[in-house]
Amino acid sequence: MAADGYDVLGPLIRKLERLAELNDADRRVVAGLPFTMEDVRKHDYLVREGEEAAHCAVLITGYACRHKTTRSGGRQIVSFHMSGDILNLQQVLLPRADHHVQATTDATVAWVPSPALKTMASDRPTIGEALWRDTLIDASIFREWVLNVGRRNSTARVAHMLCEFTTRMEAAGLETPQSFYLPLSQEQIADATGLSAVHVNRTLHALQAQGAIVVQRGQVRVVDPERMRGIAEFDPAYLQAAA
Amino acid sequence: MAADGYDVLGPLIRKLERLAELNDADRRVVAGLPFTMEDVRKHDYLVREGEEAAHCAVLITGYACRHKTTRSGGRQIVSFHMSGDILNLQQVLLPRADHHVQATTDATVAWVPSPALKTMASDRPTIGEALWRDTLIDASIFREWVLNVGRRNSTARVAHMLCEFTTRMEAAGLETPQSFYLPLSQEQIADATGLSAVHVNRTLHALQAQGAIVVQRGQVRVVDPERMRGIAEFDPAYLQAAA
DNA sequence: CGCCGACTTGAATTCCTTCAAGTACGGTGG
DNA sequence: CCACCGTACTTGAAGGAATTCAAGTCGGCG
Repeated sequence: MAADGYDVLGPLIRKLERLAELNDADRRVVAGLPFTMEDVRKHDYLVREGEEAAHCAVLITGYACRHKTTRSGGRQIVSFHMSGDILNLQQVLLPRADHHVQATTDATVAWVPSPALKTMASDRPTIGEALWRDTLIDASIFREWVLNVGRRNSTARVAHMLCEFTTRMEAAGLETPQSFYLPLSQEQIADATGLSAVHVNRTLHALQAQGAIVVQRGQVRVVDPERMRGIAEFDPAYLQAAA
Repeated sequence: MAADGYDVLGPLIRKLERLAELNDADRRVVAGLPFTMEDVRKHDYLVREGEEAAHCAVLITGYACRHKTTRSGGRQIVSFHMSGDILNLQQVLLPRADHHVQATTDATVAWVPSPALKTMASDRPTIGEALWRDTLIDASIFREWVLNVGRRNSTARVAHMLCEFTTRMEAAGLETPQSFYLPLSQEQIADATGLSAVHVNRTLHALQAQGAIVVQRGQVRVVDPERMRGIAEFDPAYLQAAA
């Protein structure tokens, strides 16, 4: 609350700018949202399934994921998130969380009261449209994940997931797409692709053998994005250039 | 256009009533939407991937699905739809379809111009909220599908898909949950669960052997919903009681 | 220096796919 | 009314992709 919203909520404002044409008044309203900051550590939970949260978490720095589990202990990551993403936007209108939200790296989060977001969405139609569009793109990404997990073999599946991740990082202005280490462990990749960690390891080495990535000290670096997209059959249209 | 909106768009009105508290004025606006009717046959396409559609399809009778394909020919159904569902709501804000929409039975559809829906959403905040909530529930269902396809074995996976389908039919007021034949072919079940049609056949017979369903003339009938929910680990919370 | 978490590698096993060859049924036309 | 045909379902057998189990290795951190 002490910090200036323009500084701290900058990533959120930039994200909304990619989703709709904000004017100065819109930006002012976003920057004026009430919020409290929290630093979290890698693996910390931000939301737990079944929880009724009165606040939405805006990711400022670091990375996070949403995941669900089966009773038998299977874990499935359903999305990754980065700077500017609202991690539990659905809780503006749906009281109970249907999944967990967890930091995958050390991260900082701005907690915004859900009613403030809801009011903003109806008072400023452009922002409301941006939030609805964000939800629609979210849904589009989930559909692609259903296809990815349901119908692609392990190589294409892992490659596709990595292509999406790098494309979204680029869209969020986080890194140049060339040659950077992904903030993902092999276990996280496994949980996101519905594979076992052991098989992800083998698959990553297969991708390395094809010259698409380099695995070094367990870290993954994409060295030939074009080749990766070929292996993955990756077409970024579903991201709507704004995710 | 000739028909009365209260009659023809009734399923849409009832669906929106489950998503938000409409008043008479809201209902009047929905019933007054411009639309044209179309009868389609089983397997007909309503929207194709990549298309820029200026109209949204509201399903009045029959069933439909949305699906995506890989270049190698794999087909993945990402959702099933029934009376009252808007099949391509995302096209109000996202111009290009990221997937196909196809009738899975003979069906009747009301085509509503997207701008009319968009205007209605901003003019009538309650309706706008209902549509946003519908999108959020849609996304919640997709997340469950990612988990289903990614982490459950064939038996639980098929059972879960059938539980969801029957629960949604019930919510839409289409049938009593007890003992009715599902309007799904084994190939459709396969495409929705990421399995092969052959294995779906075997899985259905396994579910029959456990007394959960009856397969007769290739048609599936759920005879023990409670047992099905147990096998599927089905918890309807993610449907938010309104899908 | 030793421990811990994450990655690596091999071998056996399992679940599901693919291929192939049927069967049953509803619709169509003679 | 019946023969034909196509579609969807059924069943068996062989093969393959990914899992599981088990035993390492590597590097960072206290």
